[in-house]
Amino acid sequence: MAVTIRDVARESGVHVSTVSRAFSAAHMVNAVTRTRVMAAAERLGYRPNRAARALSTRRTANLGVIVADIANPFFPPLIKAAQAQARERDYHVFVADTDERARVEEELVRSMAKQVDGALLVASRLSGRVIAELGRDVPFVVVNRRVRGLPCVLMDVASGTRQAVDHLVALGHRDIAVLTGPSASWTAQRIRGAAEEAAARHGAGLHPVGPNPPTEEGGAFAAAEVVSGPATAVLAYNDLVALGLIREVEALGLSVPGDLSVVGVDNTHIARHCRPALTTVDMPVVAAGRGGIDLLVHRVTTGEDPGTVTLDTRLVVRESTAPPRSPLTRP
Amino acid sequence: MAVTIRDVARESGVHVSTVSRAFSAAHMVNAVTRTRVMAAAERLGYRPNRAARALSTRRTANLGVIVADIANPFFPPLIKAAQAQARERDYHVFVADTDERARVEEELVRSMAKQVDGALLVASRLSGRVIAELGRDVPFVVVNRRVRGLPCVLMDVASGTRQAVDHLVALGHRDIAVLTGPSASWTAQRIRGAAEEAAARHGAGLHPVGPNPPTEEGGAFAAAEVVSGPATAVLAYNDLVALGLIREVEALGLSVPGDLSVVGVDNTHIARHCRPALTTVDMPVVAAGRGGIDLLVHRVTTGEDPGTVTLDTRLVVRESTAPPRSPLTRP
DNA sequence: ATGAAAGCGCTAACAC
DNA sequence: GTGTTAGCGCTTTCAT
Repeated sequence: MAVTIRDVARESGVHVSTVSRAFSAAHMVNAVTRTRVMAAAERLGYRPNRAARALSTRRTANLGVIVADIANPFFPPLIKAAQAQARERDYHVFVADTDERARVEEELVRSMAKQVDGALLVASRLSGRVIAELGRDVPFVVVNRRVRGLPCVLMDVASGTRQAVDHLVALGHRDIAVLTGPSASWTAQRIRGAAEEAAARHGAGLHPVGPNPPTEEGGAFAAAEVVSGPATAVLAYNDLVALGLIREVEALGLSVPGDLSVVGVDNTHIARHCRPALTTVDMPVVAAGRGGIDLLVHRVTTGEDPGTVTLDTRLVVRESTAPPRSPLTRP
Repeated sequence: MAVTIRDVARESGVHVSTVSRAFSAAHMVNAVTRTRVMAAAERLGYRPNRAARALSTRRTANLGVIVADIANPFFPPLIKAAQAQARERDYHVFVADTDERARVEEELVRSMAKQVDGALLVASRLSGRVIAELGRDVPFVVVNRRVRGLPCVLMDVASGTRQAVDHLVALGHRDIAVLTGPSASWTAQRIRGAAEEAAARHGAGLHPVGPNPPTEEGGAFAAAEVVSGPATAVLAYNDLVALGLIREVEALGLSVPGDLSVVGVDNTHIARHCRPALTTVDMPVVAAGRGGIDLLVHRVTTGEDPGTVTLDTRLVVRESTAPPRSPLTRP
């Protein structure tokens, strides 16, 4: 049986309420009494039970961070940034992975609800309606998704996407495929929308392929359709998909960027390391993680809606994009 | 104010204890009463408060997973596997990142203590003494570290390390550098120990370099010392370090594996994607995550010590290792 | 400044 | 099968 406040009270010859005050409102207790209490606590190895404290204060000092897939390299830097910022504000962070499944996500939020003061919902796959409903149980901040009535941190992938299309068109591409991501992804919709708009502006053709899972397998799967179409360049939903596509395209005997230019999204560490290094849209994940926690803490401490923050994205050009092979030299 | 068991009791015209039973021991309550209770709960949008339940049952149905660095690609697959297995056993998982800092790790464990039934301590940087002490507050299972008196899941990196040294010697290398990782890392000690032993067996020279942080920066930092020494091959603490070393060695005008062979450890996805693709020791992280949760659940439900599980590792040969340049052709 | 007592939301004997 | 009654460990009035 763990040592409780009661044991400390007995050991130090004061009442439990005094011990409680010594720990949570030090200034309300005589300095020497406090010292005596603390000594007793130390001697006994007492640690406050946060769950019990939460039951009575209705404040856990925990925050939740819910992501679709920890193994997707997009998320870890965001999580780390969130965790660091939360520490700064004296909160602990619990991370949970929904495995890209809306059902799991909903259940996770529900089960987390009473154990955290608020949660960061990153790249949620839930419907806006469900999010709003869950939002009544837990204060949310939503990252990379716009939900009416909830504070949001948005990475404006549209601007980066436009830069990507401009870049491809400038290289001479006239037909661009876009690998659409999960249909429930807000980011996926924004990428596609911005790509369509930018392509139209240049009078270039845009060819949607998908939806496919946001993984290497998803990218590999799309390869056949891409190479059999007219596109000489591809905009992939994310770096993972881009990489899977590249590997499969190479397996089909074509080369990147020689035969096909590929642009990713996220600028994960993979983009720097893979061969060819990936031209990709950089997402400000560290700022998003930090900012998300800031909004969340603001929300849970003041009760106000801190509103929406939008962060810019930009294209990072590396080796996976080049001018299209001229028709004459095509096999 | 959230709706409680009390509201449901009033709404359905039964006593609170009946509502409680309806939720946690359905078979102990009349079917029709139960239906009525459930209907009332549904109508009111009642959700059991897990924290309150935990206070009274002393069981949270949460497990903790504590890792050094979520952004290190070694951890995410392990976390995912653990989370999946825990779900299977009706537990939720809270992940926390210690940022490679022992102080943070200790504090995290302490604060998690009362909110989880047990925790998986992965690649802990704490001293064995502290772990054992904390182990009195929370049931632990320790992954990749041997701690007296605690259940462990060990990935036997020594076997893979031996294979790596054998491989390098077979290629013709006579002098091998080993980039030692964090001195508090059990794995780091095992790698070094096994490498020394294997090198000695072959009569080859082994040259320790470090300790350096287990990151790309750590690897880059070690480059100068490596290239100025006699080694023609390097065994790095992990893939990240290997990659950082390779990049820096290339920046110094040398080539891998032409001028220097490099072996990593972990077989993270980076090893497959980087250029040159990395020869590395594969770690069975998925099995470790799963197995760790199995032991932990066993431990928390039965109270028994499930003992130690050891998993094998093996070398995966890719492109970053080759025979040493013969002295004649050296610049 | 400290003690007494009620209560946070739930479960678990023990009665009936 | 259901109601009664104590707690679980802590905070927070309200007295003193």
